[in-house]
Amino acid sequence: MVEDVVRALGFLCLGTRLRRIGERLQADTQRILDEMGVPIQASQFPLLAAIRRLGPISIGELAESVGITQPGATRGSALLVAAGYLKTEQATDDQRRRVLSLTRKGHKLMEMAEHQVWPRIENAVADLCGHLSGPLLDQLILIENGLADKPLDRREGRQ
Amino acid sequence: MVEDVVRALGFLCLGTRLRRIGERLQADTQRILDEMGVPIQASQFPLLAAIRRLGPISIGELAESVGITQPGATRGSALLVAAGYLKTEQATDDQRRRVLSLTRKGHKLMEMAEHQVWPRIENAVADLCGHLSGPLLDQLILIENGLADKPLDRREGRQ
DNA sequence: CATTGTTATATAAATTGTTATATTAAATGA
DNA sequence: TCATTTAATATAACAATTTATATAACAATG
Repeated sequence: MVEDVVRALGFLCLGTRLRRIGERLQADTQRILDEMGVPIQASQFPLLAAIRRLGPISIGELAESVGITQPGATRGSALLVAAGYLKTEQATDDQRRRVLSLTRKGHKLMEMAEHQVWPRIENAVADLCGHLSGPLLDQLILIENGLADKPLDRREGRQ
Repeated sequence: MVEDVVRALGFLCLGTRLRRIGERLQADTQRILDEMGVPIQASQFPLLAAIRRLGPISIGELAESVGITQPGATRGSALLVAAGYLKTEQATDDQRRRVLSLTRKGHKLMEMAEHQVWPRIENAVADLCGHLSGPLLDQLILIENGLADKPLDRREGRQ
């Protein structure tokens, strides 16, 4: 067993470490989605959630609301349009803007997700780190240990 | 200004959010490296740091110590070999293993980094989040706000 | 109203990782 | 000792992002 250098270096590798934990959480979330038969990539859920939450918005606003670049939003939304969850229409007032909105199929998916999938994910994450407090690095150790011990998709929390 | 949906969704988007913050920290760190004339990608620093810390190690051990997959370590170390910071030799006892170690040039870089670059990064990160405690989501808000207010490469901390 | 600059989106290329699989060396066991 | 399994690394294909740049529509100004 080799030392975990990223952990050992503390603040010096905080960026790498946060990314690593985030990727791990997303991978676990993906397994929950797969298991529940949700035909979507975990990385695309924030896009759908943003449009559901904010209503029809442009590519640029979508990028801003989920914190990615505009090309990323263009590509991600194109995939969701191709999959039938989003539709796109030219804005009437400004011919440059393209406005994204949920299709009926997209609405159905989001409604199902909100009732059945999101609570499960939220509970699992809360079970992992909802009770933590104290310095950041200490919490990260507990989160990493917790995930190694029992991944997100095997956590239930209180429903 | 559009709502930050990833932040608003809390635990539900924790994976996405940690990744996003980690990437932001790495990007800021990259600017520090560029500014200080360190000819290295921020993402490759953990590899060099691991070899400096653990001594000559194999590809597989390197992957484990920095938390990436073996193909990722193969690729990353190949780049550092090409850049002249690492060298590789076949293990004498096991012809399958390849052992990585720092070249003289790599040692020099690491020594400079440890004295001049790492303290600056550590201080900047400590300035950003060293004093935080409390629930994770609260700390993340303060970190995001802190970075938006003053990026890592403009933070000095106490030297 | 023609020009110049700005904004919204698209496209291309590069980066950094992943999974799946191939290759070769070592270990094991009848 | 040979056949099989396991281990270490390499390679290929893919995914999700980024930066840089192009294109097209709009806005503003002389």
